Amino acid sequence: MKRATAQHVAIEAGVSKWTVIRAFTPGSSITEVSKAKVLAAAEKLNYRPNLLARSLATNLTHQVAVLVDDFGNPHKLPFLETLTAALQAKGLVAILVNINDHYNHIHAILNAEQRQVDAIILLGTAFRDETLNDRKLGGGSAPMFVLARDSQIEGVPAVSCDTDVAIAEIGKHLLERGYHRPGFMCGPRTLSTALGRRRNFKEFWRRERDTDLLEIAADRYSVDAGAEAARRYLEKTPATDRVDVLMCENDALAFGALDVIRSEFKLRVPEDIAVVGFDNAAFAASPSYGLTTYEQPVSEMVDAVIAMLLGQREKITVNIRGRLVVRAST
Amino acid sequence: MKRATAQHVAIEAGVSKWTVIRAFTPGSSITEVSKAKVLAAAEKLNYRPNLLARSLATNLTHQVAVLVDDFGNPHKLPFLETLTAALQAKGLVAILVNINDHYNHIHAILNAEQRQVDAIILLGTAFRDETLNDRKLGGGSAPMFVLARDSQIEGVPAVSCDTDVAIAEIGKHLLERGYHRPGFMCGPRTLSTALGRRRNFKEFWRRERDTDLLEIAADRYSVDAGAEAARRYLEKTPATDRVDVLMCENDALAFGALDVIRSEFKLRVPEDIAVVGFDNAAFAASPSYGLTTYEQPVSEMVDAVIAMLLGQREKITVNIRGRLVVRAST
DNA sequence: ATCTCGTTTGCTACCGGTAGCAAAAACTAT
DNA sequence: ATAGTTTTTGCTACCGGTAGCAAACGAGAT
Repeated sequence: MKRATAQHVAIEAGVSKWTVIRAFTPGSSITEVSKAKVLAAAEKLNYRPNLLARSLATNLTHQVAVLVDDFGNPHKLPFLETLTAALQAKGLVAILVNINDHYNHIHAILNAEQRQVDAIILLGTAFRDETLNDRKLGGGSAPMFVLARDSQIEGVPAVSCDTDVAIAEIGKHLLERGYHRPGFMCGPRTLSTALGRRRNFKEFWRRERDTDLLEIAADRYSVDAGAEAARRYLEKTPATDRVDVLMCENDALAFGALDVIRSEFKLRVPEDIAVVGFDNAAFAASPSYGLTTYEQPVSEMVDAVIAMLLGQREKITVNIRGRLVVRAST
Repeated sequence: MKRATAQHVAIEAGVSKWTVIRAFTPGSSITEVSKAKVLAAAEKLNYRPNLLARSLATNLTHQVAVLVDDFGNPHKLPFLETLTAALQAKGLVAILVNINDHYNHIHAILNAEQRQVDAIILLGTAFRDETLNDRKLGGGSAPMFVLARDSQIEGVPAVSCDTDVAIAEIGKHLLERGYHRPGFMCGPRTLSTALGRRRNFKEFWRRERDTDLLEIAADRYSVDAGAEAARRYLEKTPATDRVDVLMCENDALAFGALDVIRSEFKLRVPEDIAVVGFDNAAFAASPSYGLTTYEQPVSEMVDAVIAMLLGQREKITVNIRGRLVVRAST
């Protein structure tokens, strides 16, 4: 059975199709009588306005593309949950785009724009800033936002956790606990993502203790990559030379590191090596991990991007303060 | 700068807009010369066809709504990853819909249909079958599919892991290990979702050992709910009366149960209580959990739904065989 | 040079809505 | 009852493509 259109309902109700449309357009001028007639006819024919046609005419799809390249990070799931819920509350809907080897950022952005999305959100994706300056993207029409990651890109505001404050809090906590040989596990070195947290942490130790920061790079931002990097480090470094606290750029890396430290090398956490993460992913609270970490203010961050893309807030980069969560790993 | 349309390119290239369209329609009749002219003009104006307009005319959006109500289950993430990647490989895109207290299935389905999606996939959502028989959904136009869950719904094929085989394999393994006081932790009792695995497991013990199955119901399918349910059970049951193996309907529940069993009640796994999950979520492999579980054939399942929705495969319920993964928890 | 035949191009009508103007209807005031 | 005002309804044009027919074109045969 073919779907009913406004025209069909119009005939059924004995009015013009524009009157039908008005019955479905809040705040438009229509008598109660006509509206009731139309609604009855619509109900009977199971009519619902075609949002595609509406979008074509209004130039608004109420669709937002959400680009994710980092499904290995379990914290993406609560982020997606919060984001989709908040979008839906505003009548928007998320197109989830998986950035991977077969489908890169350029591809994704161009396709999203062809679909006329109202905005594009880069959800913590590990692209290089240069990527977005690609000529092919010239005249891109959909406003872009970077969520949960820094961005130096001209005209692309970022909403993320305030790294300065976060690192200061974490550092203070670690000093109080008496750690003095710090290490930092970051993601792929080539990415500017890493910069903020790593640079801050490095400067913190230089300033406070005139200490150098040992840096360990993981291949990706995932549990496996974190395990792999930790393994490489522990294998090649004799016990006496090791760091006494390892800060990981995110919880995913920290989980992997913890697994290897405890299970493969039989080291005690935090006595032999303390570990700190970043995100406060669900499993960080599990007694199996008990990870000290820094909670990203997910809801506030999501609300901020959405306010921006709705034009209810100035489109500029903001950093929102998170919260240190101390657990057994330090 | 307003986005260029076929008309603009036509003027630039000195042809009609239909010739422009043909240059972008593979297999249509156009000379190399015209095509080159059009492509050059298009390049210059940064033209890309408007997929919205195309969808309106062709009645195909290449969009699939994916409904998820279960973000508390970490295994949803790899599922989403696989699903989005597979859809994108076929030129489709996923609209991720978050089903929650403010946005129920009916809502989601109606909205998806208004957006003219090509299909709706219910990704392991815990709806009641009756929901989908709601009159409001009468004449629904988008084909629906249930993924990673059973479905008894008329006309809605399900693609899931073969429960019969899975439970038989798990049961056999548990018998070999000598367990004889089985328990089963399921999700909300009111949902038929639970039925398959629970019923099978129950029948298995009845048949093989003439043993009754102890059943524990969790409120939701999440780590927290699993922890909560395990806590309630262990608190009220003296050590001597407890089950010696607890099968959980999915890994999320099992993680919660493991945390409580080990950390709160200081019991040994598997010596005091063995635990089995279902899904083979990423953390099941972590040495912190070491969970024996049953791996769902995610890729095969995803491929099967996609083949169905593309019409390349008969639209009937299929069960695909998974794989038992034995780890330290049994 | 003329006639085919097949290819290429342009055209009308349409997908299902929206915007905003103009005509019609209903209401108010005199 | 009539004129003036406001509300409601219908209309044309349009959003940017697609479908499929008809005209124009070009090459080969006569």
